Amino acid sequence: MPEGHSVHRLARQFQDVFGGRRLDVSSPQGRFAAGAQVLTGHTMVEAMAHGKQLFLRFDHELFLHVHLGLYGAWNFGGDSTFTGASSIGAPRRIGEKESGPAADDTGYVGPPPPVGAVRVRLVSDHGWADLRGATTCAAITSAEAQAVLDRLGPDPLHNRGGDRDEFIRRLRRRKTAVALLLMDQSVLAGVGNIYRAEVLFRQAMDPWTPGSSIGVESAGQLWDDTVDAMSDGVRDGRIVTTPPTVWTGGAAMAPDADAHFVYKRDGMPCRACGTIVGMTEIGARKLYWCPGCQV
DNA sequence: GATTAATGCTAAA
DNA sequence: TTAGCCTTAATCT
Repeated sequence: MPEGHSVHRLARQFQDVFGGRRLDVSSPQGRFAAGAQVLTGHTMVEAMAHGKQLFLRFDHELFLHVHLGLYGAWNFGGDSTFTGASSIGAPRRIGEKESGPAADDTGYVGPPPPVGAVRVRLVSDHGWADLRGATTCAAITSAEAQAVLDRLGPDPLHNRGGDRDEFIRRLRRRKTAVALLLMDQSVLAGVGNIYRAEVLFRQAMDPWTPGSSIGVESAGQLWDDTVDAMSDGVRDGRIVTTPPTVWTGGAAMAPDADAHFVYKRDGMPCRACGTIVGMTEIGARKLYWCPGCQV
């Protein structure tokens, strides 16, 4: 469910509610029992994200490494101290999903009985977090965490010095179609199927353009627009790639139906040129694009 | 009530 | 190239 923006929001959420707190770690489902035992009782020092990877660093320098995959999600709950600590603007969404059972201000005595396959449960004095459906969930060393980071490209949501140039290098190094390169986490980390389609449209770029034939300037603009689009996603907790001018009825927030230019709009006329939006499978994922604008 | 598709990726075949 | 993870919402009978 999530692209990079959701994972960055999660990292902020974890930092806010669990930063500096001692956690009880368990695995109600059982598959993470060994990892839970290694982490439980320790203090979560820092939460961080790179692309779609989430790392929680504990005070003995072990990390909880989580990748949500296609349908993993975290649910949070707790007392008013806990939920009030979040700095993420409303509406709070976790893994693009409303955050579980609401906090019960008055009667909070602890987390509810786990529902379904809860791989990990984190519990502090004031709240809890449940993980289900994740692809990756492991307790790892800092060396192992570094190894995960080493195979990832630059993250547009960090956009550190040198990241832009590094992306340009990695993109132009290969002859693969740009539509595939944008989904390759070793080229850049955090973009998924929605941002891939939407940014290519916004840049009027043919999805089948080989990376090697993209100019330095175009590649740089592709990075800049990805930074913009994903930063909006972190702010909104939602992927909206269209400007207010295309939102029906002059709405203050984008109606879901108007949030994208091409994603899941196959068979409908392009918002810009009227050409019917196309869809095809590439790399086992659906690619949406406008044959009129993206040439 | 059953089936499918989904903002992803790994590992087995 | 395909199965698998094992959730959820939307779409189907």
